Amino acid sequence: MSSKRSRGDAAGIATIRDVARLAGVSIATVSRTLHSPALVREETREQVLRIVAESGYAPNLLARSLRRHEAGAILVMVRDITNPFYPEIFLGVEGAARALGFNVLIGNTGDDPARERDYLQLVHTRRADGMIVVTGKLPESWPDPSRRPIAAVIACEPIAGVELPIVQIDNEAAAADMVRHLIALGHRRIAHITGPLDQIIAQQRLAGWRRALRDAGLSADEALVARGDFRLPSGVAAAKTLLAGRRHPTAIFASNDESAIGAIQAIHEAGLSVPADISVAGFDDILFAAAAFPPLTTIRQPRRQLGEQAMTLLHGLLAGRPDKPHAKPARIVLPTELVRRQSTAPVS
Amino acid sequence: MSSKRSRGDAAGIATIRDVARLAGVSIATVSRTLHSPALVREETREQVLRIVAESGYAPNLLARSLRRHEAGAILVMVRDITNPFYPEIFLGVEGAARALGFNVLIGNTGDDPARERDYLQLVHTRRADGMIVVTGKLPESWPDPSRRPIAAVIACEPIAGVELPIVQIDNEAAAADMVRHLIALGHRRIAHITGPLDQIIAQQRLAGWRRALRDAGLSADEALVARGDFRLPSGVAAAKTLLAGRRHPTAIFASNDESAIGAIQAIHEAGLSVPADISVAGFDDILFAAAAFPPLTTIRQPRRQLGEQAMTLLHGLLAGRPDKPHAKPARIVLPTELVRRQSTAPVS
DNA sequence: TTGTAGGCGTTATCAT
DNA sequence: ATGATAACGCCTACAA
Repeated sequence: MSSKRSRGDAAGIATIRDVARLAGVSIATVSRTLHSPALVREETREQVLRIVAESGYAPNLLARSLRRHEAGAILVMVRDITNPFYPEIFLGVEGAARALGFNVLIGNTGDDPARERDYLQLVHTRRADGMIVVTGKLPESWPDPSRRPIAAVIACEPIAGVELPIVQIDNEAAAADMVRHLIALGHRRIAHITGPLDQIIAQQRLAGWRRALRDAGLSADEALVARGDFRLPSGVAAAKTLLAGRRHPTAIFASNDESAIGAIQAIHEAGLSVPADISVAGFDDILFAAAAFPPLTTIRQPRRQLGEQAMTLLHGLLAGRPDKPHAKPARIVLPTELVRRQSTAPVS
Repeated sequence: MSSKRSRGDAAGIATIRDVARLAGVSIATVSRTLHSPALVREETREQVLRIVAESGYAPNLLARSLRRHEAGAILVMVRDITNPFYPEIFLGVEGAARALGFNVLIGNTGDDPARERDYLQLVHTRRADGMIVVTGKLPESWPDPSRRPIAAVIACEPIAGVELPIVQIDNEAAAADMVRHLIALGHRRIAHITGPLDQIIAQQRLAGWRRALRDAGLSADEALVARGDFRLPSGVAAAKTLLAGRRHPTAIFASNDESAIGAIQAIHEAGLSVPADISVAGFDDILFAAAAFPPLTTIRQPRRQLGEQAMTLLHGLLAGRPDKPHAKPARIVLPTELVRRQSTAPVS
């Protein structure tokens, strides 16, 4: 800021220019040495590399990004990072991103439209090249015809009426699997604790419950459906409601692990035992499903792979022709696995 | 790329230049309208703002950052984002960062030196203005005298011999608190399951255990110390070891919640009951501490605030004189809270 | 094999 | 109140 070019002192060497000067070559040669070493004479190259090493030169990625029209970063937009379901998705995204040369920006929206808008803006302002949407909804201001289209991929939570590349599981099939598992154990009164039914995945899991029951010739008694919101307390409340009925269910299939754990708590509080009196099953296989008491039977989602694949898809979007006209967006469905633990048992 | 200036078609308007042209003013005026509206005549301003709105113009933040010598982003370096302890720290960082105009990059190191180095590099390459280190260690290549110093703040996990601003809790005091709680319940044989003892916080919690026992005139019997690594299985193993001794402890203080939950599992498997036979206490108050069976008595860390304060500190570093000579780095210690739940009870 | 120079989109300085 | 214009640091035709 002060003197024109008295840098190179204690502060270390900053720019490609300094390296060029010290190596006695042009800026272009330094750049080439770094990017296309084959084009540079060996002697020159060594000289440049030596200066680079000695000086600790690090390229300014902002300048590079500006020049190259790519931010080198992507954004993951998520509702609530403290929800134990999401971090492993991040892990997958981050691993793939790293391999592809991208950094990952975290966007925690808390379901707040203002924050969703702001994070979307990161792509418009070129701080991110694209985004992975795990919020199950589109920001209000999108799509915006007055702006260029955004590279985006949906992960885990489909969005109604939106055609974007997506990586997900088959929620309905997995839920039906679980219900079949309970039926196979002899259960006939199988309740379901739903998620928030404005979320598609909650609808799908409920549909899976219905389908499996009907396919088995059982009635999908709506009195056995209790609404929840995927959070633990809602599982407690829902289970209490279900237990209050005259003939309580012999099994409860909760739409995710948190509410299943809540249900278990409520059952314990009612002086009943899991699985002796009531079997309980969850969905997701979050870390603590295995640590619950009793360990929870659940559906394992390949979360890490979901994240990896989402990043891969996004990269494809970014690398491909941006205006590929009407190619149908990719849709990847990853397999789930029913994990049998001690919370489900044959009906007694 | 192709034609010189035929943009402004379907793709929408990209640059401040386009806005200037459409508004019939100079680039400088557009910039002023956006940053110092007071300097612009009202008519002009309105005209410019109208074009901005119509065109959906969004400034290129990469260009801005390049010009302003600031990335507008910070990096949070963490060992393992799937560890339920960390996401809430992110939440705090992210909230504060948002308020301060920064974006948050996530750096999951998995304890891998190569990844630590790469993430550190993000600051050198100007993609991040500074970093918050939650890994409990410095990347190998840091500090590097040949490069300019890095703005960094430590959160939660102190690093031996490193003088950087830090936000943390008093681990030793909190651990001692918990042990005193157990002593007050009448326990005399109180075991401790440690964390990995190369981590300072694990050492401090162990020290707190020792101190509280000695202060109470009890012996800190080293046979009651079982090594763990903060993960659940290590809690299982450690508890098994402790139960194998001739006179098993009446209480186990685990150095974090995960290992405490593991200990509870082991106790259950041994046919004993918590807290009737053995009381168990944890540390951290992660989400599932309350959902454990029985709900876990633990030490609550103000994780979100830890994150917020870390970001605040980092911002201070960034905003302040970069070369402030020997000001002693800030050190913030946040209060903890002992949360009594059902896993601890008076000795029987 | 190497150097020159234009430009990426902004911001900020200096004129006008 | 507004307009030229020079950086910011890098990449890449195009020349030499």
